[in-house]
Amino acid sequence: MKIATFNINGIKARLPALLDWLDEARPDVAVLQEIKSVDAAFPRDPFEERGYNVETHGQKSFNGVAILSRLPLEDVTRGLPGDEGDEQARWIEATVIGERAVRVCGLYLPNGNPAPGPKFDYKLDWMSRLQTRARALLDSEEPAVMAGDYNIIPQDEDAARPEAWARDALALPEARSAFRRILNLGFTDAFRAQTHSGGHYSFWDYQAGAWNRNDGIRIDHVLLTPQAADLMTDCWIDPGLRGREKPSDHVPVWVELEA
DNA sequence: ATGCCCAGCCATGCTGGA
Repeated sequence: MKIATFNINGIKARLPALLDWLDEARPDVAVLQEIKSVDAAFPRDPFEERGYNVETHGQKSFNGVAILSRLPLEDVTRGLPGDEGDEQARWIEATVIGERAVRVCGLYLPNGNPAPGPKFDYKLDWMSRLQTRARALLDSEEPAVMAGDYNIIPQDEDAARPEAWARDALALPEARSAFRRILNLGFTDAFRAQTHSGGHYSFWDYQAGAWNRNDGIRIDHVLLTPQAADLMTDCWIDPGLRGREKPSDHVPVWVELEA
């Protein structure tokens, strides 16, 4: 089972590039972030024509997540538990039925800038709720994957210019430690388990020629429960998409499971 | 110190992103 997470930065703007990528790369499961569309306006047809089941959790203009899967999906849920008043569409889950059943969670973690401030408080609150859900996934003792745009630069080696991010919500100590608290429950950062060196990025700003200067950051992550980590055979980033026509500012991060 | 670029919107300048 090949799973990719991809922040597409708008389904309307990215549809041709996304379809080209799906046709070439053929993920079994793709979790998408920042669809920036309500569910009713999501263009399901081109995905269904390609054999993908489509589950979305969108909102107008901002945020929004989706799961595309060529394998059957069961028990789809939307929204991160823990705050009934949270209107922001940032979390979706489904069980993917492959050779093994894998619980796949797609997430778009709040950016949190400017920090300090209410947006950073919301980010930390959201991460606290994520930790609660992560603990429940561990308690299930089943293979589970939490994949998406975490908006966290875990360590300085995950940024080309760490000093430029030192006071940013993506790298502040409070944000990093909230991310580590989730890892410390017993999750594996799939990419870091596969590749120990720094200098691997999943996002390059549109501004100031960041891509051409390889001025990137690694903020899209795949976290695995121990049962999922046991099944992992590979994990990689596909940076090439960033150099194409009309790209997203993020690129896909992949994990392959024996499932 | 600030904007750069990009997407979306009952828009033609603003918010949000990271």
